[in-house]
Amino acid sequence: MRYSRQREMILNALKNNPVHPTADYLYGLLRPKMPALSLGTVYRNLNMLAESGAIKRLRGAGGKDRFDHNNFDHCHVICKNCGRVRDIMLPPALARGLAKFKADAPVSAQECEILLHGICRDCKKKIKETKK
Amino acid sequence: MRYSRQREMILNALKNNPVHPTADYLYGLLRPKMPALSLGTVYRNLNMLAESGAIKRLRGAGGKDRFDHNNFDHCHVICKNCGRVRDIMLPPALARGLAKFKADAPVSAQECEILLHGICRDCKKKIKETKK
DNA sequence: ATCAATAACAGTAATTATTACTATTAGTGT
DNA sequence: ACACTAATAGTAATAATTACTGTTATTGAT
Repeated sequence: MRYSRQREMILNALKNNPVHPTADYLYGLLRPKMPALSLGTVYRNLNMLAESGAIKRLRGAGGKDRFDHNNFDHCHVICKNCGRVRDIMLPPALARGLAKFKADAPVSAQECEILLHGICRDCKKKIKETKK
Repeated sequence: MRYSRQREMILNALKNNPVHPTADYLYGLLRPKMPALSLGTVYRNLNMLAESGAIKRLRGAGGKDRFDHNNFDHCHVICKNCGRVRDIMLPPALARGLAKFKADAPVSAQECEILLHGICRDCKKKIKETKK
């Protein structure tokens, strides 16, 4: 895997974004700075980076794949309504227990993904208000 | 949601299958018994059943959604190579800790999904052998 | 610095999973 | 038995992602 300006830009955009962007979102974000950027390039690079372990792929957030560059041990909360994804920390004791569980699992070289699907507080409020 | 023979067949097929089938797989399985069955019907019913909580949707197993009718508390191991999904139990202590964590999470009405992505033992063997 | 080899690119076409649409069928309460 | 309408079959449409092709840019060696 050799250097490319496009990949650097993509990785930077991912690092500087609090959201967990989709390929399409990153494409839209970078297009103004790099008018010749191609969506296929964004996909290819995100795949390469995820494959190499440099970033994480979050599947299941409303059909689209999302990406996360954070390496610290955390899990994700996904709103079924707005699709927003947020980081959430596991309590240390749980994290330790899970690490042990992972080590004993019948798959090697694995990555553990914990997803909480639900309705976030903002959406819950909105839904209540529209019901009134 | 009123009864339909198609939905009954789909749910039964799901119950009697150790794999975590995709919509397409169930369609292929049921087609011989119900030649008029439509793929759209399979999708619609799986969505309805998942929505109502009767079954679980597993996102992220290689792009395709998979479905699981088991209601007991368990998580999933996905092989990156063959795509197979298996059930795995959490140790009771971990399950308890996780339940508490879930209850405190900033989303309501949530569902927790724990996925371990990795290479299963069968595939690991195969890969080793082809390398020889 | 120049150059050859080729990884990565842009642009576009193709694929694949899933959803939407419409006329018809079948489950359900009266 | 009948009317109401949810659910269906069949097909068309959508949306995310991947594949393909000719061109560009990075890299290691001369």
